[in-house]
Amino acid sequence: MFKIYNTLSNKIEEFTPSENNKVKMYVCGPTVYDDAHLGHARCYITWDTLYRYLKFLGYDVTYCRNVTDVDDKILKKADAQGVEPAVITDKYYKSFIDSMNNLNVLRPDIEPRATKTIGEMIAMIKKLEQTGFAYSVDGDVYFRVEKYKKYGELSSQPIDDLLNGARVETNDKKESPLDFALWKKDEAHGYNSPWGKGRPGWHIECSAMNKKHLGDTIDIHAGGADLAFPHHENERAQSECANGCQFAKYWMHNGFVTINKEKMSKSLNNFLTINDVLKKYDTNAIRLFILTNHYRMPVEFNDVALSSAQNGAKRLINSIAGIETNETYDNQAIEEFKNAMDDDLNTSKALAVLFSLVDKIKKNIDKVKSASTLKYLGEVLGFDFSLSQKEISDDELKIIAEPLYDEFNISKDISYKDIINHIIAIRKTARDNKDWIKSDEIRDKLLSHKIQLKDSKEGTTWQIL
RNA sequence: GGCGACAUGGCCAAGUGGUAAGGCAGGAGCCUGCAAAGCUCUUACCCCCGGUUCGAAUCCGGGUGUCGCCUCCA
Repeated sequence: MFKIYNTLSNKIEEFTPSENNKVKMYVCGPTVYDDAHLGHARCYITWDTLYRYLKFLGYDVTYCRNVTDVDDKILKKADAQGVEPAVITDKYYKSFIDSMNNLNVLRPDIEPRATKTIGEMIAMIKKLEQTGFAYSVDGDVYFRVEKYKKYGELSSQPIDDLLNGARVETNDKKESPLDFALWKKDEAHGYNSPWGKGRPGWHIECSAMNKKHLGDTIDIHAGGADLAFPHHENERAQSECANGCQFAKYWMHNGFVTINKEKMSKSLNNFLTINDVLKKYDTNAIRLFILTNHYRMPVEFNDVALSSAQNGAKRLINSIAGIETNETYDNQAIEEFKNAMDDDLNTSKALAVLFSLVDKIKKNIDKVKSASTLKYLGEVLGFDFSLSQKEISDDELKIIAEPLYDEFNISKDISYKDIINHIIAIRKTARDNKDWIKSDEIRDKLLSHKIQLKDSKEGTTWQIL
């Protein structure tokens, strides 16, 4: 039985979708105004793992992850560069998708954009205004927080404490400092609405995209822990008041990536972009780094942790190299894997199951079956096993081989496909003659070209590092 | 100030009552002309104090420390 931690109840609960076998899940996607960083990687890898696991369990999942392309920061950047907002959002949306692909994160089933959902947002705000949950002032529209009795329930914030702790707002248009904007007046970049030209508030965007693409009630709503308050709290308030029914059954939140024990974020300017990290470590290393920790715990980034994950990932992935996997599985391992994942996505424990399969492969116990199971389960966790046999294309080989002709004084008669084996043969002659100096020199030279030789009784093979 | 989370070996980390998973690093060995790679074996009384219990890392109380949310943020 799949159990997950529900932020709403602060408890681990059995997961039962509201409609049979169907699961509707929504994850708050990125605001596309800058490159995605490691914190985003953690978030989307976590929910990618949930998505993959739900499918593994046999659920018919509809995964919706929005793109926020209406936002103050986008407009600010666009204005600063003197371009249309769409120029900014297109650029960073592409960058985001690129990063996600590089991280082997599956594409959600639906990726709605806020700019394509404006009509639905306006309809929702109108409904809230009609039912007294919202009021308009001078082109702005605000949500009347104190009218929604469940406010604060999701983030465990007693409403009185929120009021007491509320920072003094300079905005005196609002009835209460807790009220938040559904619509903001904006003559310059606004959309037409019953309240004049303006832009939607951030929270209503997600409410409207949820309603449009998944319906009034969804099963899982997930996102970063920083979104619990106020974003998710507000989203819940709007949706439940506008739709008159429960919004999300399960709320899930992932912990942060920290660096020097501080949350990695744009505002602290202490972030590393995903593509920067990928220059040094591969996608599997990042998966392992993220999945070693439970998704609700903080993860401290540093090079020691990443290179440790890189080494572990290498062993995990390479263990199936050269084995012809099939569809036979180790049912006990699958059972253990499920038990781990069923326990609120205990990926750490699930990884232990994968490593025990690695151990079996190394010890030649049910080798093919173990390798097949490892690949099958590893892919549920989003590992990319295609990296196990670093197949290099002819073009890549040509680039690698090109400088070797001069360096080793090889005749151009030897094709670039054969050149490395040709050099190995030269070295073999040297070795047979016990000319270790020449032999080692060849080995070192090749290594400087990232070609690593492996000597064994069967002969010498090579691989690109 | 309010709310919440966490503290396990050199590093990362699982484990919520019955003699402490897993990964990385380190050590020893095998292999090798020597290496590299690979393989085998190998390292813990769980922040402190008190309590409950036959028995606690695990429950309760009190400390100490770290982090997050309360403002845009994955």
